[in-house]
Formats: sequence, structure tokens, C-alpha cells
Amino acid sequence: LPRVKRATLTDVARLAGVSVTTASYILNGRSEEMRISSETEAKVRAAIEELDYRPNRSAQNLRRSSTQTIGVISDFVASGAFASQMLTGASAAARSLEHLLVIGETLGDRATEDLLIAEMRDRQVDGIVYLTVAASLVSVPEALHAGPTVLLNCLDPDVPLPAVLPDDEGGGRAAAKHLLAAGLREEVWVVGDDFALGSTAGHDRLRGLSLSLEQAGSYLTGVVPCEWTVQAARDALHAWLGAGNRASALVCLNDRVAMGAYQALAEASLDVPHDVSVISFDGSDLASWLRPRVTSLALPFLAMGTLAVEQLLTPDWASGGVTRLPFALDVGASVVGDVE
Amino acid sequence: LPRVKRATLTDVARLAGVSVTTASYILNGRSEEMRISSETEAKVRAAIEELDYRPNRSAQNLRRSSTQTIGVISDFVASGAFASQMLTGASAAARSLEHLLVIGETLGDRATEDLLIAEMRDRQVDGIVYLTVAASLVSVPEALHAGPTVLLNCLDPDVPLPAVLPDDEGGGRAAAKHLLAAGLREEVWVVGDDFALGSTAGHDRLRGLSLSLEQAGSYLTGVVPCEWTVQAARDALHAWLGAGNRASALVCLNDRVAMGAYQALAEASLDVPHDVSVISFDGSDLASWLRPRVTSLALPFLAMGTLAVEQLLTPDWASGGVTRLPFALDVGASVVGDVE
DNA sequence: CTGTTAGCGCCTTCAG
DNA sequence: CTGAAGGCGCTAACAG
Repeated sequence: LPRVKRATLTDVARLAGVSVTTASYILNGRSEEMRISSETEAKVRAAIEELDYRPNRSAQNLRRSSTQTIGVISDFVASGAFASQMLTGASAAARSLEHLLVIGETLGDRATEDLLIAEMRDRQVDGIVYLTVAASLVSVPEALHAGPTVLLNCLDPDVPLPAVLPDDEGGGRAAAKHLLAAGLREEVWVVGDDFALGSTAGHDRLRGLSLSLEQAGSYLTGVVPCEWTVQAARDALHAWLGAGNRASALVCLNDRVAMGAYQALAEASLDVPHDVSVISFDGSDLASWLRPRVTSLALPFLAMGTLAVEQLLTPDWASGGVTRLPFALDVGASVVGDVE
Repeated sequence: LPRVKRATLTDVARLAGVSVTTASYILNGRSEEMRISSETEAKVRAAIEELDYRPNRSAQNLRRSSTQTIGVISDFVASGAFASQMLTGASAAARSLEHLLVIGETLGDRATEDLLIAEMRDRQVDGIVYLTVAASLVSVPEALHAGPTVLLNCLDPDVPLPAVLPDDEGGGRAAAKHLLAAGLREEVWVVGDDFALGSTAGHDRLRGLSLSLEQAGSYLTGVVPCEWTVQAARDALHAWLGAGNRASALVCLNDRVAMGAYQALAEASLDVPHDVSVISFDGSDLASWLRPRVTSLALPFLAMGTLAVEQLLTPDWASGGVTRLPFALDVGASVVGDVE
């Protein structure tokens, strides 16, 4: 690689006519503490400017045995915008804390996971964010138990590491609140499975929803079970409607389910929101593309990514506990009374 | 950070009863060349195992002034699955070439861009992939002109850096071919703008399409111009249909446009593919969620990410030129005769 | 306030 | 085959 030879601290010191120590102190903002004359400092700064000097990070790393770098171990980033949003949040936080992000995608493979973690440790990353989109209940690799680690979008029941997650139960409550405010109290159905493999999101959302409904003297009428996909939701709801069932409101456990629901409702010539109100979870682009726009509880992925990194870089990172961030209500036009 | 003290090469040498030189040679696979006895080698390997030794990357970096790391500068990763797919491809390639990925998201901001590049250079990344989702025509930052750099999904008309892009024109030809094979020769319309700001994708797809049609003795009837969004496409097509226009096939410049088209067609009670065939570009999940599934030309993002990294890590990376990767035809059920 | 100096851990010539 | 030794660039005692 045609790497231009760069100036070294010694060069700077020589040009400024001072010792490396002095130059180093100034560079590290310790001139005050070391009571260095402002003229000396000016000379050094001029030399730095002149030589376009930048400290050699590899040397600093070796010396300090720490890089200004944090690692992100992620299972899947390609699929969906979820991981990407967390990455964006993490990236922004890292940058504002003067760190860079090293990423490793494991595709859910344990061996790859271990390999990447070792590789990152070798490079002396200052900490690792363990990020998951496929499952919220995980078993964190041994190698991560000790080091600074923050779990992102997942939880290990057996290891007390700090974790940042969405507040699914609160999201469920928020959905209930929005429906109740619209006067929807009867025939409220959920579409989607109670819980997916290794995930608690559905369960928690459902609980928040039904508890809130009950507190308001109402109740959840039932669940149309299906996988959280467009196709499955459409088929399930199609069959359900075909059996003569009707609802006043459908709570879809994610936006793809909502899309499937829209398809089934359209086939049955049921109008949203006139005949049926629909509310959903995710707040993805998809929700805004459907007609009418789906009212959806947006996952706080960006903020989660940010918080995870901030937590990780805190001196007492280990004491973080579990943080659940609130969903944001993204009002569309799919619930009776919604004003977009 | 509670970093466990790790064994050093000196420790290994001592435990094995050899010199560090010997140990180093063995570690770097030069035992053959240095004619080291297999017993010695075995002893050293045992010691490495025993101490769970791993070389200190920071020290190696300092010594070799190169890290096994490549940087990715990206404008937007959060929005859409596009950047993520390229990242996944890049990540896999990097890993198989024993490298790690450092990412920096610029949000399109020039200052951030320069900052991140400097930061990466300081860390002595072995090269940088400059990745864009917002525009395919860019002006690459000065700092990247020299170093090993590969452009991903973009092109700088003024700088002869290697670049990896989708073959939009070929995609257009492929779309034409699929339509012609289905017997669709008349009233073929494009939906979407000819070209978006700083992007050549639309233009190239359009050209490939119309050239291929003409070669087959047919022709492109017209274009319904609109932004590449669901809403804009729906509105534009709604108006167009309202004016009494009809098409036998609609070529949508991306999947969101196809979704908008579906909405407008449904409102006009036009059936896909019975009344109108639809073919589109992207091959995103969205295409598979629509009913009927949209036949779409899938962008080769994964392969692009992979190739970019491979190119970057080639000794003669600079001689790469412009590589355009082919779209893959993802057959749905939206063109007459499609068998899913 | 400033200079001297000793490493951080690894690689690699140069004599054995 | 092996040992001693220098140095990558930077930091932080430790003397002045």
C-alpha cells in the first residue's frame, strides 16, 4: 500500500525544539497540569500543524493496551432494517465518544461467533456489544462473560450482563391505550403467535395489551395464531374470516402481519378502518407504505443502539441491569379516529 | 476493563525452552524455511496450547504498520436493506480473508466523512471501501484517491478508482427478455423517473429495456414519471389510469414503485397479471410480500459487497476498473405466464 | 517546566 | 538451528 510516511512525535519535538515528553504532554491535554508555558505549547502546536502530524494509533494501542474501538457481534445484519438501525445508533454514539465500530456477522453460527470474539479480543477492543435480531433469549458465549459486554436486543437468563431491549409490555399497553381512546373496547383480537422460538416479544406485548384492556374494564377477545410473516398472517386471517369471525380491532404483532391482515381484509371487502381497525408493532417503512397507513408502535432500535454503546463505555458498565426502551406511537390512519 | 493478562511470545519461548526467534518463526509458518526440527516445533506448539497464547495484534500492527482490518465508509446504513446486504457480503469476504471490518456511517455529511477517513487511516486500515446507497455518482474525498480504495455501488467520473456496481442496463435487458418471452410486445410502459438525482440506475435500466425491445421489433410505449416511492407511484399511476390510459405491462423501476402500482391497479379493479403484467427491480422482500408476488430483478448486493472486498485486498487492487454484476431474475406471479 | 530513559510485544537482521 | 539486539511510535516514571 502506498502509505505516505508520516511524521512522528519525535519529529514534532525536534521541529519545535522541545523534548518528546513535552510534546506528548501537550498532545494529551496535560499542558495545564504540567504547567507548560503557553509559548512552548504554541511552538509545539505549530510544529504539529506544519508536519500535519497525527499520532500513530497502533503505537498508542500497544502502549495503552486499549484501542478506541468497540466490537459488535451480530447474528444477522442483511435481513431487515432492524440490525441496521441499531448499528446506526451504535455508530453515532461510538463516534461521539471517539470510538470506532468493528463489526462481525455470525449468521447464527457458534463457531464463527467464537472466532470473531477472539479476533476482536486480540485487537484489544474496549468492549463488545452482543446484538441479536433472531432471538431475544440467548446464551452468551463464555468469552463475553468477563469483558465489558452489553447485550443488545437480547437477554441471557443465566448471565447477569447489562442489556438493552424494547419495552414490549409497555408497547402492548400503549396499543391498548390507543384503541381504548378510539372507543374500541369489544372484539379486540390479536394476530400472531403468542411467542416465537426464543423470543419473548410476542408474549410481553400480548400481556401488556390484555392487562391494560382489563384494567379499563374491557378484555382481549382472542388470538388468531400465525407466524409473523405476511403469507402466514394472510392465510390465517383468511381462514378465520371465512369461518364467519369478525373483529372491531386487530392488533398485529408486527408490520408484516399487518400487511397480511390487510390482504385478507381486502379480499373479504372489509375496509380499514371503517369496518376494522388495525394497529401493529414495528413502525417500519412497510407500515407507512400500506394504504391506509398502519398505525404502529415503533421499535426504538436507534436509541437502543446508542444506549448500548454509552452503557458499554461507562466505567461501571457492569451495573447496567436491564433497560427497556419505550415504543413510539406512529399514528397512521388504520384505527378509527386516527388523524394522520 | 478487567482484561486478563495474556501470555507473550517470550513466555512461550521460555516454556518451550527455545529462543523467541524460533518461536516467532514457527508462529509465522517459516519453520520449513528456517529448517526447524519437528521436535522443536512440537514443543513450541505445545507451549502455545498450554498458555493459550495469541499474538498481540497491537504489537504486530506497530511492527508491520498494517492491521488486518478494512474500513467501510457508508452514507446510510439504517435505511433499507441495501447497505446491510452489501455489508454482509463484505463482512463474509473480509472474514474469509482474515480481516475484520471497521464501519463508519457518514449520513452524507462531508465533514463526518473526512473525520472517519482520517480516523481509519490513523488506525492503519489496509484499505477502504467507499459505499453509497443514496447516489451512484459521487465525488470521492481526496483522502481516498491514493490509498487502497474500492467504490461500492457508486462511481466517481473524475477519479479512476476501481468500482463495483449493479449492471443496470443488463437488468433492463433482462426485464425486456422476460416480457417478450411472455408474449408482451405492445403497450409496455415504465413507471418511475428516467433518472433520479445523482443516479444513473433509472436511465440505464430504461436504456437496456428499450434497446432490447427494439431489437425484438417492439418498442417501449412510454413512461409514467414519478419518484421512486410507494405514494408517488400510486398517485401518478392513479392519475394516469384515470385519464383512460391502459398498459399490457408495467415495468416498475423499483419494488416500492411496484407496490404503489399495485395499489393504483387495485383501485381501478385491474387484475395482476390478468389485466396487466408487472415486473420490477430490486428483488427485495417487499416484492415477495405483495399479492401476487412481484417478478423482480434482484440487485446483486451481496455479491457486490464480497467482490469489493476481494478486489480491495488484491495486490493490484488499483487496476480493477468498473465491474458491473448481473441482476438475478426473481420470478413471482405478476407477469402473464409466470409459474411461481 | 523539561529531558532521559525504559519499556509495551513483536519481528528480523546478524552473528554464532 | 539459536541467541542477542535494535526498533516500530508512544507514554510515563524519574530525575533534574
